[in-house]
Order: sequence, then structure tokens, then C-alpha cells
Amino acid sequence: MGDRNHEIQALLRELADLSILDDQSAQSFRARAYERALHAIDGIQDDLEGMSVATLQRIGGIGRSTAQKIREYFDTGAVAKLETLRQRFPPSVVAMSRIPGVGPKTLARLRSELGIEDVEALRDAITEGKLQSVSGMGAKTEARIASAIDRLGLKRDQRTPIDRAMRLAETLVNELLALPGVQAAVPCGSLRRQAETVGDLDVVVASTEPQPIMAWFAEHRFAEQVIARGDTKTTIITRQGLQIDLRVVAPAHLGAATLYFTGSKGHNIRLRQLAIQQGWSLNEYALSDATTGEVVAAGDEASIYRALGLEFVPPPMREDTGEIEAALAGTLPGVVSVEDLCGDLHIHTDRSGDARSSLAELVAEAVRRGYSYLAITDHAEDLPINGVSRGELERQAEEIGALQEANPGLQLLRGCELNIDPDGGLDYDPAFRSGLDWCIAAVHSHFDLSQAEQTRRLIAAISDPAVRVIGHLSGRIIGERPGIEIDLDAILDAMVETGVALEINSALPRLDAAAPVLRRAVDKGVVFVISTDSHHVRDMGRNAVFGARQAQRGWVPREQVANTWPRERFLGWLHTQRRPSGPSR
DNA sequence: GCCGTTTTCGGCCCGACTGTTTTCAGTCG
Repeated sequence: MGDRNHEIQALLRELADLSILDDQSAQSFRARAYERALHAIDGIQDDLEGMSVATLQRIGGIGRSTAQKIREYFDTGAVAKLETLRQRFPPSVVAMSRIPGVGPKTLARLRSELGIEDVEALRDAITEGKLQSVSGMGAKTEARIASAIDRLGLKRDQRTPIDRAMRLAETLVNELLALPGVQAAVPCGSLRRQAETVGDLDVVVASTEPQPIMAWFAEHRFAEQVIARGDTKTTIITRQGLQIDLRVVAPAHLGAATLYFTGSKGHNIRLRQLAIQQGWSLNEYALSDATTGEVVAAGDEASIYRALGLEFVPPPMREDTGEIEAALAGTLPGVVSVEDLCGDLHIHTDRSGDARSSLAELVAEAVRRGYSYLAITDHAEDLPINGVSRGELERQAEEIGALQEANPGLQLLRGCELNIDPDGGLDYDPAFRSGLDWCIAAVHSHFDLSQAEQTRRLIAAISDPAVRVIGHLSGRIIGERPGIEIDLDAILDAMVETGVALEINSALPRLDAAAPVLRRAVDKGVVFVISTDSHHVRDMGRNAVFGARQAQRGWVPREQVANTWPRERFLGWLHTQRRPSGPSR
């Protein structure tokens, strides 16, 4: 997608936000129309800049008015409507609107009745007790806003990387499941959709006795502050500033509740619109008849999708990026589930300096999981501290041989994770690495080269005949390190040409390649592998789940994932992988 | 602002929690 399309999306985002303030309603239909248009552009590959008003209008969700604004922006560099809104809502006022508890109506009254135009003035007015003079605003409201302003100073609006949020959610869910009367506890929201970062945590609990659970949660050690405390819903904020919503529903409503709280918001709205077309209504309790109230479906998500005439949509795909249309048409890709995985192709033994489990433990876990193949891929020698020498790999080969004899049902592959140096060079020497069964090549250093240099470097690695797969393509660490800049199409084309696979790295700090990259790679016909990059035996099972979800998020068809193939097919592919077209040099 | 096997006008997803309100508006997700 052209960079200028992103400019239009930013412009529509601002139009939507300011329209909410202007219309004094979060339900502003104008704002929602801008948001829909913004979303529609996600699916557009071509540059909007070259499109006429008429062409733009053919995009669903973009009408005459928005089409003209887009054209106006490209032709004049500005949009008059937006400039007017910016005049009316200068940055200091927009900042005030971001205070939790200050909605569009409160904002308007603060301005019109007290003349407050920025956060500082609001703070002063609270100190002087002026807010209570506004009708409808009392002491509690004043205190709430004061507390919210204090929290703003702590940068509470930062999103939490999925790795940290998931650990927190797992802890909480385990504790909840141990409580009496809790029949299920499901982390929902963007965490369940496996977004890279989450704004807050939504946990749904099935129980007929909500009161003790609410009381337990409000007193939880994670609760730095209790924001809301109701009969079935309690909201806390942790010391790190993460908001957690806990919602208790009756077990019979669990499906509707998890569907509702998993979102995304856009996906839910589409589902409810489909429900209305049937004369039904969908809420967090049930899909039911709008007039009689008779329940159509409620207990599990699958039955609700079925009733609405849709294929089941896995949570990671629920982003309103075409999945509703595909599910209606029955053309969703047959995606991977964790049970489909027949092997793991990226694991580290304790020979790697940063890993902890022995080869024997990892092999035993692979057997326990029923895998048909397993690649042993320690770090190669050029990686400082963590890398493994040629001699160590040779000693490991003997151990692998012995374990192979003892476990004939599991095909062991001798491999390693090669480092791609800035010029595209790789560890060891060509003959040695070509003697291995399975070489991953991945970037572990020099993250700040230019796009051209990174692209050249990767394509050089892809062209090496020993390389079977590119590991964690971007090298990103979510929330810590951005990925490298690459010419994605050029790299994917090289992978298709050589038969080199693209790894879906399942470790939560990475989730690499990212979902949009995967969708692009699917279209190109790239072969994928889902790998756990385990550094401890317990990662093998845990990460595999995340890897399958990441593949779902990227709409990757099962058929295109090599490690869903049974042993004979996989090994056959391995033998011919680099032969049809061969390396390009 | 968008849209149309009911519609070119009149709709546009749904409910919990809070506070101040004596019956509901505002905010949030």
C-alpha cells in the first residue's frame, strides 16, 4: 500500500475523533462513517492518489463527501473541513478529551460553562472546587477526573506487549479456575485475537455466583486501583498501568459473552447487523429473537456463527478485514490449529548459550506431543556467547544419532540457526552447512541498515543453497525493537523462486512475520513453517498454540504450512526443496 | 457521512457502571 494511503487514514482518524467532539456523541454517525472509510482503505493495495472521485466512491464505505475530501487533500495539501475542526478543537482541548471520564459532553460543558481550554486550567478549576458548580457534576465526578489527570502524567495510555499481557492473563486465569463455582475463565479482547499489543485485558468468567468473584478480584494483589465495582463486572488498574476488566456471566451465556468481549468492535458490529437482518438481536448474553426474546444460540461461539449463516471465524481473524464476507461465502481459508502441527523446526538445546533444556528433554517432549519430525537448531558460531562451534555441532550429531535409534517414530533433523551478517554471509563454510538437514537463516544484528542493504542481505542468504527457511524475518521484539526495513515483495519473490520457506516464529516477543506480511506471502504462494523457537522445553507446547494463532491471523491456509504435512510428504519436500529452480546463483 | 430484495429518507449495535438525577445521562468498551 502506498505511503500516502496512510496519510489519508491518519486524516480520516482525525476527522472521526474531532467529529465525535463536534457532534458531542461517541455514537456520532459522521465519525463512524469516517472510521468505516478508514477501515475500507486497509484493503486497498493501490495508491489512492491516482484515483478520481468517482473511482474512490466505488470503494465500499467511501461516499461522495469522503471521496471529495481525499481528492482535495491530494490536490491542495489540505482539507477545509478538517482545518475548521482543528480551529474549533485545538490540541490543548483534544488533550483534555483524552482524560478518562471526560467525554464529549463533559468537554463541551467545561469549555462553555467554565471557559476551561486545557488540562492545566482543568486542574486549577478542580483545586478551586469549581467543577461542582456545573449542574450534573458533583464531588465524586470532580475527584474522579482529578485522579484521571494524575494517571495521565504516568503515561498510562501506553499499550502492553502481548508477551507481558499473556503471562498476566495466564496467572489470573489459573487463579480464577481454582476459585469455587468458576466453571470457565477465558481471556478475551485483543489478547485472544493475538494482537501484538493490548490496551487492556478482558477476562470472562462463567459462574452462577458472581458476587464472591467480584469481591475476590477487587481485593486482588494486582489491583493498584479499583475503577469500577459492579455486580457482574469489575475493573482494576495494575501497578504497571494495565486495565483489567473481569466479567462474570452465567455458563449458558458463555459463548455469546466470549464472542462479545473478544471483538473486534468492528467484527461485533457486523455480526449484530447480520442478526438484525434475521429479525434477531445479538448481545453479550445471547443471539435471540428481537420480538419474542426466544434464544437462538448462546452457549458456544460456533452455534452463534452457524445460526447467522457464517463459517466459524477463529478469534485472530476477527478484525473486520474481509473475514465476514469470506465466512458468509464459505471461502475462509482452512487455517491451522495447533493439533495440525506434525513437527517443530526451530528449537534450541542447552548448547545454545541462551537456552536451558537438554537435547534428550526436548526429544522426549516431541515424542510426548506425537510429532513426526523435529529439527535441532542451535545458534551458529558467529552469534556472540550463544553460538555453537563446529566441533560442538559434530558432537551433537552423535547424540542425535543415538536418540534417533532410540526413537524411530520421530525423524530427527540436524540443523542450526545461521546468522546473516551485514553482507548476507553465513556461519561455518558452505560445505559444512550444506551437510546439515535443516538450516534456518536469520538476522540477529545490524538492525539499522538501509532498506536496500537489508533487502540485499536477505536475498543473499535466501540464495545460499544450504538455507531452507528464513527465521523471524523482521527481527522485531514487540514493544522493544522495531523490525528491519525491507523490500517485502522482492524478498517474497526470492523465496518463491528458490523454494525457501518463511518461518512463522511463535515466540510472543516476536510473532514474526507479522500478520499483514503473512497475508502478502500467502498471495505470493510462499511455503510457511510454524516454529516455536523454543529455548526451554516448556516453550514447545505453549508457543505452538501462539504460532497456530499467528498463522490464523495471517490467513495462512493449512495446506501452505509445511509442518502440517505428514512425515513422508514433509521429507519428500525437504529432498526436493532447493531443486526445482535452484539457487539463483 | 453512508446506504438501499422494505428504503434516495431515515435509519445507523448493545449493555454495565457511575453519579446525581427522583427516572436518566454520560462514559466506556
